[in-house]
Amino acid sequence: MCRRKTTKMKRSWQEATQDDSDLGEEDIEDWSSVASSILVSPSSKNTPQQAAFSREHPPLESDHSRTIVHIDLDCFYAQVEMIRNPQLRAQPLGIQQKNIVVTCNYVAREFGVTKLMYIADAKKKCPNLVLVSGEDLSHYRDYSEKVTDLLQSEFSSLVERLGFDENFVDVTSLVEKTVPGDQSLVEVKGHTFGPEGQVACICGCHKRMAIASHIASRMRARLREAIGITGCAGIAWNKLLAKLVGEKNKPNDQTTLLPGSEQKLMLSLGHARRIPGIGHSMNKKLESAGIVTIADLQRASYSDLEAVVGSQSATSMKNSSFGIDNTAVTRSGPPQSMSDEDSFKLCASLNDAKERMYNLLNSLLESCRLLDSLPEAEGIYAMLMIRKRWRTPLTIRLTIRKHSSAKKWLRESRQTQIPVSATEQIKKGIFTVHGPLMEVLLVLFKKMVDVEQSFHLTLINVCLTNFQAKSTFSKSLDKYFSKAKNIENERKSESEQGAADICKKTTDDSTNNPKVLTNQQDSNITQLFEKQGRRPLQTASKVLENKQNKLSFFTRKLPSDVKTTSKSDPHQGDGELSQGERDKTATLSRTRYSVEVKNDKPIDKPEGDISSETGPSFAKSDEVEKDFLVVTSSREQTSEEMSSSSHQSLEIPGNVDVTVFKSLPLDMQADLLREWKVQSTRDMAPEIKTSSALSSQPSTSNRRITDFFTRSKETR
DNA sequence: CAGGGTATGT
DNA sequence: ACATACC
Ligand SMILES: Nc1ccn([C@H]2C[C@H](O)[C@@H](COP(=O)(O)OP(=O)(O)OP(=O)(O)O)O2)c(=O)n1
Ligand SMILES: [Mn+2]
Ligand SMILES: [Mn+2]
Repeated sequence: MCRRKTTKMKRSWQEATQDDSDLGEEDIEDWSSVASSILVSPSSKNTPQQAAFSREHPPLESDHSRTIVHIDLDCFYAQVEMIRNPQLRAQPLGIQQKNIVVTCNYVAREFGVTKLMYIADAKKKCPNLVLVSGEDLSHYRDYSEKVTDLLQSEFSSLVERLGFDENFVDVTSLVEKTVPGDQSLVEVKGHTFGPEGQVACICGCHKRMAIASHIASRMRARLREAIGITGCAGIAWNKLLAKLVGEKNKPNDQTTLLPGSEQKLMLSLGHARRIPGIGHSMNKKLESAGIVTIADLQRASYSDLEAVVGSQSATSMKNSSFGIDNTAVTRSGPPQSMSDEDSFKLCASLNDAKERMYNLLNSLLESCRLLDSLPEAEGIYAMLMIRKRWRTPLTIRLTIRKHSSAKKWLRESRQTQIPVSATEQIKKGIFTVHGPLMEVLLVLFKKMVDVEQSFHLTLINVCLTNFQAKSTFSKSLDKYFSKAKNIENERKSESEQGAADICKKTTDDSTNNPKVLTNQQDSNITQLFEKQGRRPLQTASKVLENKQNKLSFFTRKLPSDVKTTSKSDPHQGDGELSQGERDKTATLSRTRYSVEVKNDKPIDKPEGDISSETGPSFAKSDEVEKDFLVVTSSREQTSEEMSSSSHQSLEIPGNVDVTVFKSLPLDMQADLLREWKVQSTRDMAPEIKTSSALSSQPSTSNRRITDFFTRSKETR
């Protein structure tokens, strides 16, 4: 089995970089003609159609019915650092993680610095390279989510994230709404890939691609003006081609694939390894079958391929090699796990390991990703604190890497349920559960490491996962929400619910739809936040970070409206905004929690399409505000509220902003109060221990906040 | 020399 | 629990 003595982890990205570097151009001309003749010749044994529809009658043409835009941000980590410190823009900048330049700006690339290069090599290439530490990903994560949220709220709800800097956007319906009924030509905006005088495909795809190119242009303009970030777009009729074609013009540019040029695009890549989905392991298998290039893949017989990689992989790879990809853009939804890790030369004592685990755990619990403890998050609105309790992890995993005498750098992991006591605390917004979690981490640790013997660790990772997606709290608010009909549940059913179950699930009953929840109201409300609102807490916390006092949120109808949230208006003003204006635009335009309120007037207002028009939406926001949840909150008092539940009137939990609360409709206030009263009698914890890190060390708690105000930029 | 995340499949 | 994939 181990004919690969290459240890899998870091070896694989080294090889990946090497793979990247030895990309040679194939003898494209030969094969493009061959391939296109194959395409129209269903008799050939190796056509993609045979693979795709296994031996059935293939369609002779590709499926151009969808329209996909792929966005890839420019030198992402470096760009974020340049936004945070514009001085860096003029200098060659590398982002450092330990001994690696993980990415660098385009100034540095002029010097020959590349992604995933060793520091020493990079400094050789560019002695004046400025290095900024990128080991803390918080800022990158924040910007990443801003980008996804903008795309989702202003262009299409169907957005799929890939890593931190890429998004697939299915704009099919947006394009459809835009296609002019007449026969007017639409010029492609930006670059095209493929010859202009292409054979016309009768399905109208060319026009759709052209319209999408204008949408992509608007996307990039909005990203720049609202967030200040640049990136590349690829426009095509599937994800594979959109991603690949976007790389043809970098940075800060866009490329549209013309129908009929997919063969040329695929063959231009050369190595099969360049196809997304063919990683190191698959590539080795292909090589063992003599398949190296994409042309090899195209001409390989399906049965040979299947023998080596199995039928599923064989089919998808065959298809990919011809640029065929039927996979849907699937909404990413909120994260399913969150982890923190650190690597080091040596960790050989239990105390050292304990301390490192504590720090990782502390980061997870305190950092922005569990925004309950974020003072700025409190002001959002009272209902949001319901949402936050809905996402509490039920599982904790510890991963380590041992430096064993053999050259194996393999990771081992153990996971266990989070103690229900801790889960209960977290649900209440109390995150000082370091003690119990440290205990389980220690148990997990000892399952992997014999602490009586000497050991040598080089990495520790702590991961919280298996988020509970159910409310245990929202009963009294149910009536304020109407049913969220028709929100398709795209996520798989939860196989394990964990011990903290309140609602039993009846998964196997009525529906084929893998609903997680049985309680209908819980389900409805959960869906509102889980499926529709993306990371509303993050977003909202930004609003307040930026010292926006007022926070309004819209009500809107749910199902139909959400599908496509933007009008298409190919001509919108461009123009640079200051950073302050950006913040305003970015944050306000994203106040769009898709909540339908039953008992009120705001929903009755003709609301039109909020998300697409930023200007008008401000006006609407203001209109709505006195009718509904608009909050003016003072941002000073906050910091200790979640640890010391004092300071507020006792009926209100410490993590609820009083001002926000008071802005709620009176009946809603009353319901909440009743519910809290019930809760507090039963679970007012005797010790709400104030963690020193939380209350007396503002610098370590909520590092996002402190970073924001005191942008100390230490490169360590 | 040897990041720091995520998601999904087996 | 580990492998493989993506960034
Ligand atoms: N093995 C990897 C690959 C990527 N990244 C991070 C750093 C990058 O900044 C970010 C995005 O990856 P890209 O491959 O898109 O690279 P960049 O965005 O940095 O550069 P480019 O302008 O070429 O897209 O993900 C990482 O940490 N480790
Ligand atoms: Mn990328
Ligand atoms: Mn990128």
